[in-house]
Amino acid sequence: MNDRRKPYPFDLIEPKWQSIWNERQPFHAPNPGDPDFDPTRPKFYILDMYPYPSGTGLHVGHPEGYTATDIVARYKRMRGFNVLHPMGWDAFGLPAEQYAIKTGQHPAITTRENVAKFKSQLQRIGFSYDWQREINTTDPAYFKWTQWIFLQLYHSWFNLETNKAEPLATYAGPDADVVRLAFVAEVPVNWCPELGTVLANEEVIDGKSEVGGFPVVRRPMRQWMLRITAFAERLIDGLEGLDWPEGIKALQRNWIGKSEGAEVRFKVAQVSDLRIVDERASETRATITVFTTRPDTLYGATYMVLAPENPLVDQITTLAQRSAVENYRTQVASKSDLERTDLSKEKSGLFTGAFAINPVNDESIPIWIADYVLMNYGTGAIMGVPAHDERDYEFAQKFDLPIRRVITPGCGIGLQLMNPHGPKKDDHRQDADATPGPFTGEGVAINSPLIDGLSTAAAKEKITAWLERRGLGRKTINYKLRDWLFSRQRYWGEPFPIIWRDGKHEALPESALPIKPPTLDDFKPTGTGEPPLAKAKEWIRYSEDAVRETNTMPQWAGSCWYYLRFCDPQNDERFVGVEAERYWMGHVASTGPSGVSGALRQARTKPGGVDLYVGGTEHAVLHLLYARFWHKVLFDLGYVSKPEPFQRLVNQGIILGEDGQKMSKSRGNVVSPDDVIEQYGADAFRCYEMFMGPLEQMKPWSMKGVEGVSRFLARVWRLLMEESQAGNWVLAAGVQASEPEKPLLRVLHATIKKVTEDIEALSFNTAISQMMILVNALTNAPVKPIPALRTLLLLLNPFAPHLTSELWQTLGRSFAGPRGDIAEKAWPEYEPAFLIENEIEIVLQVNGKVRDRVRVELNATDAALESTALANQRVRESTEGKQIRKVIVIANKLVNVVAA
RNA sequence: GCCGGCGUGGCGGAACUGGCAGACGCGCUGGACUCAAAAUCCAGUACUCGCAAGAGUGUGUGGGUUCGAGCCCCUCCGCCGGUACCA
Repeated sequence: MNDRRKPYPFDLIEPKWQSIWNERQPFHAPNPGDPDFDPTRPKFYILDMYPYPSGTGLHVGHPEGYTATDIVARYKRMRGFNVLHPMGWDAFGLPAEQYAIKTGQHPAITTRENVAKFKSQLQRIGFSYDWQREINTTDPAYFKWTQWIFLQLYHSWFNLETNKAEPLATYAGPDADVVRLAFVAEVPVNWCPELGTVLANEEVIDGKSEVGGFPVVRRPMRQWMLRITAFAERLIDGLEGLDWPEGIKALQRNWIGKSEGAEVRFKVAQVSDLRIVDERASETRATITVFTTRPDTLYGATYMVLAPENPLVDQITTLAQRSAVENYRTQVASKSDLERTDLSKEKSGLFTGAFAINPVNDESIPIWIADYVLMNYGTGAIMGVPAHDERDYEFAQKFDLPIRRVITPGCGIGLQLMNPHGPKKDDHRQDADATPGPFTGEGVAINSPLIDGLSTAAAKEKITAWLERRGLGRKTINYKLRDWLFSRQRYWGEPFPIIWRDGKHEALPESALPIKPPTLDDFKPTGTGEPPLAKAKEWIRYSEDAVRETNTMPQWAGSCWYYLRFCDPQNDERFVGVEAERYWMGHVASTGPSGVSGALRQARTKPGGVDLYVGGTEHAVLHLLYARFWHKVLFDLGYVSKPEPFQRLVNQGIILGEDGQKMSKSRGNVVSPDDVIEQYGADAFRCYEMFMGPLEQMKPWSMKGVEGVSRFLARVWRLLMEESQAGNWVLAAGVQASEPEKPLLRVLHATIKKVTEDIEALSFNTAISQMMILVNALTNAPVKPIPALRTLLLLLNPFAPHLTSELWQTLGRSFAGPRGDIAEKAWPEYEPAFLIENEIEIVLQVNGKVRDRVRVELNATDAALESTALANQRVRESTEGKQIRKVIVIANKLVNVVAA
């Protein structure tokens, strides 16, 4: 038998309890209205980022966050909360489809197999999910509602006046299609030839696809878009009240990329002077609008640049320049995104032959085109201010364009008024005339008649107002955020509930949902940009005169609202029941179970929603931004009760391989949870994942570390159990129904306190350390008092649920006391009185250096402590021949004698 | 470049609110048990000097504030993540 090699019989205990949990469903959370629902308990919604069930199975990174949430879930249940702790599958997406293309196996089959594998792996770890709430995004009963939410977007618009999404019924304009939140647009998109699909901006990294790392090119295509840009401001504002890591908030703010500035209109110089080719242009005097964050530098504009793709280029280019311009535009168009964003490359550009008039001084400045100006930001046109912008400076240097300084570092009048003591020293460190490059900081306007002497802030305001009065410009805000490209040319995704008739799109009625994808044998992308669904000739024919939309939704669609479905997963009347949504996603009850300390109560008064969401950073600008967007739309339309879905977010750190490198197949350093569980058991696996270090930190795996934790659990086992002559595990003789002695009692209650506080703070590694200290103390005690053992088992239960369930049951069979399942017992409370000692050790310092440690009575007076210190032999030696200047006494801590 | 995070023994990491640096675990050393090994238990383990008692040094670098700094402020260096011609 290999039994002897196992430190304790986890291989028998763990399957036993897992099947008990499976049978009795102790972790099922009833909804309001269900017979066994207890409305007196506060709710706690704790969510994991559900996985994409890949063919390779779970790796040790997944269960890190899952274990953390499981500990909190189990702990909260013991504290008397109604805990919603669900799990599901984000199963639409590329890998299953690509596997299908390779093998011919239908993605639905692949998905079913992978889900089964993932589920059994998760169950082997002993997670306390409410499996009755399991969801799968590829299930028609689920994606019916994904499609339904799309219809809500389709039938809504963003009302700028109310700053809200509203049903189209409130829209008074002539053409609803131009305002829908879900709309069709012909735009330059990220086309990935290798994947045969378009991708969202968020899915493109360094010019390559996030999935697979294939090159991505820009290409104009007609696609479904979601108007996320309408929510840009609210998506930024909403971050403020969220308890999220600062880094993730910064990432989202950065991605949305708000910048305040002004649009300025430049007239193109008189056509008659320019011999314009296009007759249409000769009739209208074209204007070019630029966006700038520095309208105060307007006098420094010595040229203008249009993006090569800017349609205005056709109107203004002179005959002489026409072929050269066309040439340049073709050149730029052929470049991949990667080449175009290559920073090290030199600036390129071309003069169009046209001139623009600077509205502040009527100066004629040349209009260029250059690929450093992007069509998809601002207006696709800029004013070139080489004296005060790095890129413009570089461009002007290269093409010998004039550079005019209009800002000087230092304080302007505006600033001086606010700061009567004059400029700070720092403002002088940059001498304007000595600095060779552009000066991009703020300062004082010069050579700018309208604003001379004004500080940057004052100058911006004045010049913008001046432009606005004359209709030459206006204050505006620009965002980097683009509308969300929402269609994909893939098979394995949600079909759109849309048909086309006479070249116009139409929504299908709700009663037609779900729209299931057709059965196909060939899932391959067509390569032309036409979706694979187009191959299903039967399916696409909706009626005599209408065809179905053949694009599918991106993988993010399902995950945009799965946390809502978990609240009410079987509802077939509504995407989530009103009451269920209000309960689980609403306010947290203001009063919780009694006997909770102040810090814990404070945590409970937070606004609600998902109370704790744990997952990786990789979704910072994808899932987490998209889901917030959908949630806000649903909130505006009155379907959900809170404007934000995830109140508190925590990112778990990456687990590295044993070699300190990122885990990867090619490095051969991947650790499989199955192997670890096989060798050490699920409880050891769970505890090790938590003992490695702080949850949010990146940390390397260590099998030796697992062994150490496994030894700890074995010691817990042997506290209660010993091997009989016959080789059976029996209750140990030292286990007795006595009360713990005082020193043990102190450790016990210190442990209750620390473990409780540490779980609340998600500091699981230190909670385990403290339990190790308690176990060491119990091991050294000749008698193991049952009350102390019971408390230990309760504290350890969220971490090692199998082991503690088994030992609890064993104790219950042999001794009087609480019976039944440990998970239903109340979390222990500590007694502050037991923590107090009569005598404590304090430190004696001389000039901040420790010289001795002495035991004194608790709460000894400062005077008593001072005289103790001054009388101390070692303190006297160190102060010999010196004069005592001062004595600092910190009660119950230390005395510091300052001597010189 | 910009934004965010992090630098503590041989290793993973502790240190509440500025008050004993290195908890807990790994590893290592020695011991007990054993014919032997494994397992288990006990003791030691930051560094330098010392037989020892002890002394000195020490939280990436340099400075500052303080009776007292791993923790607060400034400088620099290194690492990780994100982002990048966004006007």
